[in-house]
Amino acid sequence: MKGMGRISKSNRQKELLELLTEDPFVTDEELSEKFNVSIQTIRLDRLELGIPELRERVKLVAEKNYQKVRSIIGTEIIGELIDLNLGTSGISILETTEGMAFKKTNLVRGHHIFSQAESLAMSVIDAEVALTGVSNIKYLSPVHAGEKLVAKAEVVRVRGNKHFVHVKISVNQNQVFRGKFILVAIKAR
Amino acid sequence: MKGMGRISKSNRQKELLELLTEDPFVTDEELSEKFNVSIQTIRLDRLELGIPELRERVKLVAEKNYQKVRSIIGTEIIGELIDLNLGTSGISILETTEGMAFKKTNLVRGHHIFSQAESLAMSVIDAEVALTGVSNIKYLSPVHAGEKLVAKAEVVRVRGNKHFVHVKISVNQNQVFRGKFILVAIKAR
DNA sequence: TTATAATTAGTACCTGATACTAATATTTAG
DNA sequence: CTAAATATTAGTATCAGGTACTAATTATAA
Repeated sequence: MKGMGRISKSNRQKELLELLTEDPFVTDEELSEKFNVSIQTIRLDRLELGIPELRERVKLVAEKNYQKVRSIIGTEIIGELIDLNLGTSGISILETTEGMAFKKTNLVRGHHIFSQAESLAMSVIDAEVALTGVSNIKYLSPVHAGEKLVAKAEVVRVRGNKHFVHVKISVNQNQVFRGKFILVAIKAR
Repeated sequence: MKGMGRISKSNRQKELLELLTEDPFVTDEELSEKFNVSIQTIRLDRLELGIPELRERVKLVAEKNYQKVRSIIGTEIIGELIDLNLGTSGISILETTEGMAFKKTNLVRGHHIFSQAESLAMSVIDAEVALTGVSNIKYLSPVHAGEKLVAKAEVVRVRGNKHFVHVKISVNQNQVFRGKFILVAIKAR
């Protein structure tokens, strides 16, 4: 026995999987040092576990999140805008994913629903930039990851630079959210 | 002239920079084909522009977004929890960044503020998973990117599985947000 | 003790590079 | 037009972090 302090193959592979799931940026060499085995062993482990090489892992992380981040904070609207009548109404669709939900219950976290509503409300009003002034919202029933949220917004009143917008979100015709937004236009178009 | 349809060096470099900013996943070889120049020319361009190699670029994207996504949707709380009295009160801090704001006005988008408030509210109540039932919120004044949001939450009433939590967020002692949350505990701890 | 499983060693090869030298085009100035 | 300067290309050696494969060695269990 060359390297001391070894653990069994199965345990090593289990830990390996965990470790790489948590931090995919580790080379085989670093892993071999961590587990006190040769690089070849690590490579056999990866082969058996179907874990791709470092570069592939990094690329996967990059590609996956490249999309995600762009759709969460990069774009100005959350959800896909499928209909828009500026100053009047609009409809957007948001496909919920597991990433938006609590791992334990699979229920979509409220702020994602809120974000869709808020960004749709801002899209429909005819101003370059708006800021949510006041909003009164109600989550009517929980949303499960995977469900498709259909948001409908309607401008109900405009007073000066204040825009009153109602947004209703539903899953299969069942309303899950409603909100009243008062948006203040900062700069008119 | 070997390859036809060339553009000037400066234009090529300008386009190169744009292209790689938009899509960092392009190899030198693909770039050389796109611009109709040799690989060496592309490498000289990157050198002059200080653009790292493909793998480095991919890694940067991966690392940056790894953090970001984890802090936006991966973690259960948005903002840093600095004080917590389970069932009673809590304080969290969120350092706002440019990424959270509208590019044009530098004003932080409402849902980030909401997210901090909501997640803090959920943290303070003594239940494993909670879902926002109803919330009445008010944005009192706009927040600029870079400002530090201090959120204070207080549980004001508990009735069965319903928890009433008030959250106030301020920047330098100036209140910018207040919200009343009614959280419904799904499973008790 | 011997068969079997696990580990290690070693070689050839791959991609997408860096770093460097040298040659060849192309452009510009005089 | 021609020389000097600039831009581009070619080619070589080297690197990291691997794959794919063969063979040998070491542990473990029957």
